Amino acid sequence: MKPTVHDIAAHAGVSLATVDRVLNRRPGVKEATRAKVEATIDTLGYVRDVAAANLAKSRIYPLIFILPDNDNSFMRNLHAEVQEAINRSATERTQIQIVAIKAFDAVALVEALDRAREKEPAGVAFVAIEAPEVVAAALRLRAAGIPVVTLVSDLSDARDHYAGIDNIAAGRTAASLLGRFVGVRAGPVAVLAGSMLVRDHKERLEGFKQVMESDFPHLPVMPVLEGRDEPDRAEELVTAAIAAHPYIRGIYSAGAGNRGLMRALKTRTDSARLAVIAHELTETTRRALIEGTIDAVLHQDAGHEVRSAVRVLKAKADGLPVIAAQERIRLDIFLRDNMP
Amino acid sequence: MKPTVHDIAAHAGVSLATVDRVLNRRPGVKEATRAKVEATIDTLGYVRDVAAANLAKSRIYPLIFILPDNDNSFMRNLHAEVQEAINRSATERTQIQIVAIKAFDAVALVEALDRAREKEPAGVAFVAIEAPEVVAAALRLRAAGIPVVTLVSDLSDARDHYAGIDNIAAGRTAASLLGRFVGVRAGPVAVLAGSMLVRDHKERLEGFKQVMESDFPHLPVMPVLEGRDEPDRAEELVTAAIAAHPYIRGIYSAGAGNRGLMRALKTRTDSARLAVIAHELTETTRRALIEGTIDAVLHQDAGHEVRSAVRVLKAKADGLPVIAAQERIRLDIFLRDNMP
DNA sequence: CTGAAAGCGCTTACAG
DNA sequence: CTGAAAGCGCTTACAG
Repeated sequence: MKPTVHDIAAHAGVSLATVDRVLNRRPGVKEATRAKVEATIDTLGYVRDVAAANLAKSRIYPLIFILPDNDNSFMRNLHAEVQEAINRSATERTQIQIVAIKAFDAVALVEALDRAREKEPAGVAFVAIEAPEVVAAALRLRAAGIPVVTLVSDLSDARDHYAGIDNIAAGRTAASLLGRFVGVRAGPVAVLAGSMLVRDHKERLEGFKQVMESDFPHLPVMPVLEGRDEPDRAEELVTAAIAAHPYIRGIYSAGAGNRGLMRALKTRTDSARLAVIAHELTETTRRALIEGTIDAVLHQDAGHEVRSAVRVLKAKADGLPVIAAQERIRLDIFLRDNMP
Repeated sequence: MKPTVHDIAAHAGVSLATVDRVLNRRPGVKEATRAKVEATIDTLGYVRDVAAANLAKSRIYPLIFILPDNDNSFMRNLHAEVQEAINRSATERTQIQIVAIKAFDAVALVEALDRAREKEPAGVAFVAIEAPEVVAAALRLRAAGIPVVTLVSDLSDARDHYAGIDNIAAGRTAASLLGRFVGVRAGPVAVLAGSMLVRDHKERLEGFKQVMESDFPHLPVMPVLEGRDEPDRAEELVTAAIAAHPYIRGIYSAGAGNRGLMRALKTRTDSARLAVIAHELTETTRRALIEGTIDAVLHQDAGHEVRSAVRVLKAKADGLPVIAAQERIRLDIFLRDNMP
């Protein structure tokens, strides 16, 4: 039989309350007593029943998710997935609040992080912007003992965990696929991103350039087009780029706003095959994959990211370890053939 | 506040025991009482606290995993992942037994399934072999009220859930990548599989042929080489195939035994680039990806599959619904650039 | 510094 | 057919 707190108490000759104090490293236990109880825990091979503990604590986890109000499919989907998590609140003992803020706005993000801290939640998850003041705000949260998880886009060393993909690898993968799909013909390659202020896009570009330069020197990478993840702006930029460079061989869309990219591609008069790699499987990219306008889509599962963020925040709030393998967010590669 | 059984009891004017009977559809409740309680449940919006219920039941889930004793990295890893699940038994309230049987042996599998049934576990997971007698044995389990999950390789309509990838999509994906990587040069393509007795390999081949025939007619698919997932046999078969077809353009390794494939490729004297797609990221395929011998690896995460199987079996045993999106096992595509 | 008792939300014999 | 009471493995005031 699995030993319980009762067994520990009996064997160590103490009360349940004392066992509990030792188990939870609470103060007010004589060192000798603590040692005795810990020895018993070891010899009996006791493992705490977390479910029972939570029940006794009537523990609920108030969590705050700070999300940009970006109007693109990926962000809308991310909101929807957090909403799904809210629907599971009852069974997961969470109480999740969504705070929507202006996209790519570090000031708004800092303000939201500070407001969140005042509410003393069990944890905060947010889509990071790479800026010193954001790092500082995240550190203030952690200093207040509130676990912090970055979602989708990371922030170096200022968080407990990052729930998102490896974006350098994503960029490298995009380059490998694009280079191979183009083949031997030479010509420039365009890159469309949202903003260089967010780390995910910056890292994708970095990885992409690494591989293009080393493996496909006949396909020079043009200066990045910053579309702010807005379809209209993306359309303009890509249309102009295509007009200026008739021998363009491929496009890597590292951000969102692919509806605009699709419209721009339709204006192309050159019949030569253009290799296109984009991010995030949405209605737009799915259709483009089927039609053959896009060759491959790199994707991250927002549902996984949100569920992982919730699990990690709860675990961190309880001071429990995280199963790294289970929380790793994979880079999905979708071709026409393996779409879910 | 979330309503509890106490609230239901009070509002409906019955005892806790009666509420529990209604909640768990146990017999021995007057119809009128049942209706009254159910109405209260609805109006209060009660949701059962599964953790508390399990605690009260002291519920543990005895599960049986039947795995082939195949000596290849993938199967060894699968065993290891089940072992990991066993290590988590205490916290997950499971009690998992591994039954190892001879690979590709339907008789041994049927026997193991029947033995498992006699032990009356809360659920059974197994790597299926496509054969009528296996279907019958699986149905006997289900008839005995024991939930059945197929793992890695499926069995049509004879199980409650399949924890594995979509293998037709895997084959199609392999073809799309292979075809594009080869480019315009014509020549035959070889396929190495384990056995056509298991559905996963059969479906991969099916998907592969579909796309090769429709999209890459200049790359005819040679008759499948059945290596039984044994490295030595795979080496022989591939070496012979390469010798017989000097203009071979690509190889799709749909099964295991890639160590043998690697050895065979080393014997090739022709310097022309050969496109190779294999399955499962192991030490062998990882090294080959880095060296450039293999171009892409299609992969399934055995850890995910095992965790999913455990979750699903527990849920089914409790008559609970399964979150489909969470249990979907994705087809991972690894290039040199995005290996974990 | 330590312990006895009640309680978290459910289920389970047992009695009627 | 129905209910009162004890218990699952923990935690939490409260008292000493």
